[in-house]
Amino acid sequence: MNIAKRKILKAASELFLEGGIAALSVRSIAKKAGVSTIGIYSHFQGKEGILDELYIQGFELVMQAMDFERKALSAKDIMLKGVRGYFAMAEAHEGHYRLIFGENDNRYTPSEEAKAVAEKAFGQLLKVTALLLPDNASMALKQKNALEIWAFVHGYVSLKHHAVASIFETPDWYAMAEEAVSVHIDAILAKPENQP
Amino acid sequence: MNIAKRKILKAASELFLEGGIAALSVRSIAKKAGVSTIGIYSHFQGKEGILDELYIQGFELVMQAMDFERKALSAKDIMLKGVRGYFAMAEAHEGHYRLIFGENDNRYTPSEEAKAVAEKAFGQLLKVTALLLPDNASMALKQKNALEIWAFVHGYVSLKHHAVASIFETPDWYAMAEEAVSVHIDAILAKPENQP
DNA sequence: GATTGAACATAACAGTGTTATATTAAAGAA
DNA sequence: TTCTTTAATATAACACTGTTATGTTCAATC
Repeated sequence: MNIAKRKILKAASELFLEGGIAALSVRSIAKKAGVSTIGIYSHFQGKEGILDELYIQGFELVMQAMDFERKALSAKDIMLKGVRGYFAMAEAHEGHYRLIFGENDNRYTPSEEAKAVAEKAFGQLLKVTALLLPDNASMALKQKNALEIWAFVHGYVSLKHHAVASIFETPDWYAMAEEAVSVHIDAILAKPENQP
Repeated sequence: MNIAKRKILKAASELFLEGGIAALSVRSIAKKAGVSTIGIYSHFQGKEGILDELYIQGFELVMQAMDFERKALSAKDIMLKGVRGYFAMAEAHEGHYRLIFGENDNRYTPSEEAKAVAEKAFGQLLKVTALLLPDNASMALKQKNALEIWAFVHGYVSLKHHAVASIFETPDWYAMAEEAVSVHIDAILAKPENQP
């Protein structure tokens, strides 16, 4: 990666961290990087390319948050630790979270490369979910259960960003969310179809 | 409401239904309504006012979807019917759904009036959730459980809009979602804290 | 009828992502 | 090393965005 490309990406990442996607105009990125706007087109094929890089960063942050030492933990505890990591990431990197879940601009469509990273992240969740299921569980069953967990945790993050979140006086949104997910994991473990 | 205001709102609604928020520029709305752009500022205080009207429409659609005859249904069945209505609405009115959950433009912030309608919709969900709980359940317990259901169902809708949704070969996303929610409702009903 | 405020048309403003044009720099071939 | 081709670059222009400014017309009130 050449110097200008690196400078552009660094400038974009910094602006994004400070001000989210609203701070990311091609002129402000170019200015901060000390180059002209054309660099964004030659190196990144336009603003979409910048957004793709940030999207990929976002899912990499998701994967990192769920990457930890698993020894001596039960399957449920591994999942819950992953869920906690996911919530921590969502809170610490709100701009990235909003970008990867399309809470910014529905005109942005991730590239195939960016989508592949999203799928990889889901693959990680799938592996953790498989720990909850019998060894001979089908791929469809694993996917179904992984999606279930993801829908639940993402739902909590998304609603926290919502206008109605202010109705809740809850001291700790994510503790509440974790407890609900924990109950659901128990329900998954108790399902007849999920027995060895 | 005067004629121009009505024409503008009608034009905006039609454009929105066809092309989502991307179709809603003040010039295209004004042109379709047969007025100049200034009407959007005098009648709606700008584009935000149009978005507020559509946001309010969106939550009204949510409330309608969950409004049905409840006689002869158990508390769980009432909730599941509401969940089905919610999914049907989310599918039939994707533009509205994306708008009310911020999947469009994070520069749009709902007005106090629009937020009040969102809160009203949550109040409806709260009433249905209360049916699952003992009569003496506290407001906090009701809110917690209502949020749980909402997080789950919204999570499924949101992930259906996501790039990773294409991984799933599932014939019926929402049937799968409903089943997961049903399991969770059972888990809620089984909780010691939720017993009469 | 005169005054005031609202509604309205149009132009201009400041911003957006992108493309066009010309120039310079870098890489590859002879 | 020199020449040719390609890539990178600066700048201006384009078409679009939401909004404000300016002036005119309309409607309501006195």
